[in-house]
Formats: sequence, C-alpha cells, structure tokens
Amino acid sequence: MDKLTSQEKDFSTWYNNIVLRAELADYAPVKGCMVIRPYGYGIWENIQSILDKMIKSVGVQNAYFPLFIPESFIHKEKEHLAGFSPELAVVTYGGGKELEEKLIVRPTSETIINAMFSKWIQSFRDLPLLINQWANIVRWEMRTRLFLRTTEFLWQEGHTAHSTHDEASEMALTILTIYRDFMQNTLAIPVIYGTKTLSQRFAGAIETYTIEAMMGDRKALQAGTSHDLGQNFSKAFDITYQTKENKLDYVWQTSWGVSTRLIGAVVMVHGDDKGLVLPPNIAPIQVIIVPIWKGDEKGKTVKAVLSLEKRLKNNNKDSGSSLRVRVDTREEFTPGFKFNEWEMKGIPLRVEIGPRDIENSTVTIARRDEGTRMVVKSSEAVEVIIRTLNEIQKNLFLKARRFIDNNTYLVDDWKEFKHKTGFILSHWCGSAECETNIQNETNMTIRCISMDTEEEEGKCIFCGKQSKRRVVFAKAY
RNA sequence: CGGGGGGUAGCGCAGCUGGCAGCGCGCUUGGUUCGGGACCAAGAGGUCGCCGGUUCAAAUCCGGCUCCCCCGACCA
Repeated sequence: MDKLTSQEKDFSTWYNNIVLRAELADYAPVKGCMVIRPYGYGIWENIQSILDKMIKSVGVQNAYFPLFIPESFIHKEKEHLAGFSPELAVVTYGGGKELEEKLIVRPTSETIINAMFSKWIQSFRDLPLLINQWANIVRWEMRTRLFLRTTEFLWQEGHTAHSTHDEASEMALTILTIYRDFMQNTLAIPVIYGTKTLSQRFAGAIETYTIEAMMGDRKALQAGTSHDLGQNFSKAFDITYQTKENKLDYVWQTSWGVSTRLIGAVVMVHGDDKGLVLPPNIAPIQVIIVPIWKGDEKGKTVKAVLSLEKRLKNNNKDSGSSLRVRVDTREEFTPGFKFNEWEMKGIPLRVEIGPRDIENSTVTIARRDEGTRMVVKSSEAVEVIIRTLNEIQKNLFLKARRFIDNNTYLVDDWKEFKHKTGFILSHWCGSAECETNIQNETNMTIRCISMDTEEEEGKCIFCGKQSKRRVVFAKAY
C-alpha cells in the first residue's frame, strides 16, 4: 500500500485519498455523484441517530415528501427561483412521453412542503407545525468534491410554521443551537455561529443563521444553516390560518438543514497523515482488537480476545449504549499491516493482545488521536477503555479549538488582511460593494456576523467608513 | 465556462521513434510467518475509453467523439 500524500504537500489530494482509502465513499459512474460505502454510511447513520433525537426533543416530527416537484411550484417565490434555477435538474419525459408539466428534482423542499402546509393549516390550533425529513436532494453544481459538494447529497431539512414571527425566529435559533452543540459535542468540531450577510442569505429567507467550522487547511466550511423565512413562502403558497380573534393571517416559517458534508468536515478537521481520525461518538467501530500470536499460542490468544470483546459489548448494554467493538482475527495479515489499516480508518482505540499480554494478564491499548500506547491490567481494561474513549472525544475537540484559536486574527490593516489565512476578524461597513471588492481582491468572504462578538467602534477594513462590529472573513469551501 | 492532467489487469502505473501487452500491489492455492505495512512456490486475470482513417501490421501515427480528475469562476 502506498503512503498517503501529506496534508502539508497537497491538502486536497490528501483529502481525496483519505475518503477513497478509508472506504468512506467512491466516485460513481455519474459525474459529480458519489457512492457512500458502508463505512462512510455507518458514520452517517450515527450522525442521523444522534441528531434525530435532538431534533425530536424540541417537538419536531419526521415525515417524507416526494423527490419530484411540479415546475410551477418553484416559480411561486421569485427570489427562491432566482437562487436555484441555475442548478436545477428537470425531468421532461416519463413513461415514454413528454410530460405536460416538467418535474424538478428537488434542490430543497420548501416549495412542495409548503404546498402541503397550506392544505394542512387552517387554524391557530394547527400551529406550530414542526416537520423534518431525511432525504436526498440534487443541485447541479459546476464543480464537485466528495462529500463537500456533490450533485446528489443526503441531508435533513426541517420546515416549520408558526403563528408569530417571534416564535419562528426563536425556532430558527433553537435549531442553530442544536447544530452547534451537535458539532461540538458529537463531531468534536468547534464552530463559530451567527448570521449571513444579505448577499449570502438563503434564496427566499429574511435571515440566515450559519455555523462555520475551520478545516485543517484553515479554510472555512459552512456546516449547517437555519433560516428565518418570515412570511415569504406563506404568502407565495397561501398558507393562512384563523387566529383566536377570527382574523386570517399568514404563518411565519423557518427551514434548516445539515448534510453529508459533515462527514467531509470530520475528515478535514481531525484527519492526519496516517489517515482518518474519528471522534468516538460517531465511529462505527470504537475499539478494534488485534490478537497477536506465535505458533501454537493461537488458542489462548483468541480466547482472551473474545473474552474482552464480550466484556466490552456487555458493558452498559441495558442502556442501549454498549461499545462498538470489532475483533480482527484475519490470519492473512500481520499485526503491523492491521495497525496501519485501522489507523487509516480512524478507529479511536486499538487493543493489542499478544504473548506478553497473555503471560502478564494485561492488554496493550493504543490511542489514535495521540499515537500513544499503554499497558493495563486485563481486569481493568474495560474501565480504562471507556475512560480513554471519553478523553479522546474531548481531546479532539480541544485540539481543534486550539487550531482555530491559533489561526484567528484581529486585523485592522488592509495589507495584513490580504496576507493572512484563517479566520480574520475585521470591521466591515455593511455595504455589499465592499463585500464584493474584498472577495475579488482576496478571495475571502464574510463567513458570518458572529453572535459571540461584542459591538465595537471601528473602521471598515476596505473603505474606512464607520463600523459597529467585526465580522468573520475567511476563504471558504 | 476557462486552464491543466488523464482513460492500458481489481488498484497504481510503464510501454507511445508501429512488430507476441508488461511491472508493482492486490487476488487464488499450498506452505512457513505474526508486538508497526512478512516470505517462498505455483496460478488466475486485458475487445489498451469509443468511432473512423493510414499501414502487410496500430495501445503506439492521423481525425473526430466521449468520460473522469485537479485548479479557477458559481454554489451548501
């Protein structure tokens, strides 16, 4: 097996190699599309199951809407249409005949879901209506990258309707908080969060909230969005309800989503030159046990290995959160080969049980995040493994946090601004013109107007006009 | 859409001054190994991206087409 291209040498090649060699995904026969392989899909399933519980915890229910959207629906909200029309896939034939009305393959489901909402919502008693769906969508992007931007991708999209703007706005922020917590606690990826500028707002929203993460090459990746849609869609789709006072009013709405892009983020935030590094909370395999034997020791070794596997799997079994463990008993590979292979796949912990361990009643435990090894008593193995997995989860977050901190700069000088890479906190006057000029000259965009920064008097980094707060600039994926 | 690279065994590639289609890894079988990518032996595996042309003869030369990847513009 060849060595990986290093991150340092070519981050993009490194990323592609990891995705392919860790068997997360493969290129599909259709341009811009990918096949998510079992190992990569296992990560997605873990993301789904954890995030799904969080979404449901605030009263949202799952449903499923069709892949096809009548073309006329897309035309109902004009900003939405303008934003999406360049990247739509359209079906014109079906059953051997040209269709009377073309069908759009959904690029997002606001239109078809809201068409249904207008049927379902009559009274204030029907509100709030809180719906989520796990689905695939299609956007005909010019340039694609595995997980980060593919023609078809998987995501969850939430769509809600409320009786007041305050309530809708609060919903959009509640979801933003859920996304932030999920990123940080589950994926171990620190994020900044805030609002998008007008020019980067979702097509049809009155406010777009975003969470942004920093990848290993210091570029930003938008990891999730939550939109305050105001009444734009309810007016376009005539979603009205009768108030307590017997008046007719339009509902206030939100929509929000995260996608399989998160898997790409995990790769680019935690991965290293040995391969993938997975946070234990989403790793399909948390512990890999590698038996090592010479000659006739096989029987004893396998017995010890299977016994440890059983103890790990039975731990906490009743609470449904038992450890995900696998034993690598393949005889056609040497231990050294297996070590490298499982490191490529990012397994958080490796347990080795060999002749020395058998003799001393110990096991050897190797951490993927720090590359360290320790020998512990067999009787204490389960306890140590659980504790270490927790430490790895925390350590990955702290390392990533430190990386962001070390690559975030307060910049007030234009020359300095142009030469920095990372998150740049600078003043901006608020004009779209400056935003565009800055992008043209530096390739950097405003990632978000962070909710964590205080108001502060200053001067726009580009034009020098008055500014009330710093915003976050970065080059982005 | 602009710039670059590429399509030859499952993967990575060589062969391109026409003349029996190769190498490494992987795969199969048997044996020896096993604490950081083991070794020996014997095997299996190909319409050289597609169409056409030149030639006694084309992976190789000529024309056309097509698909993929990377960098940029666009975007989650």
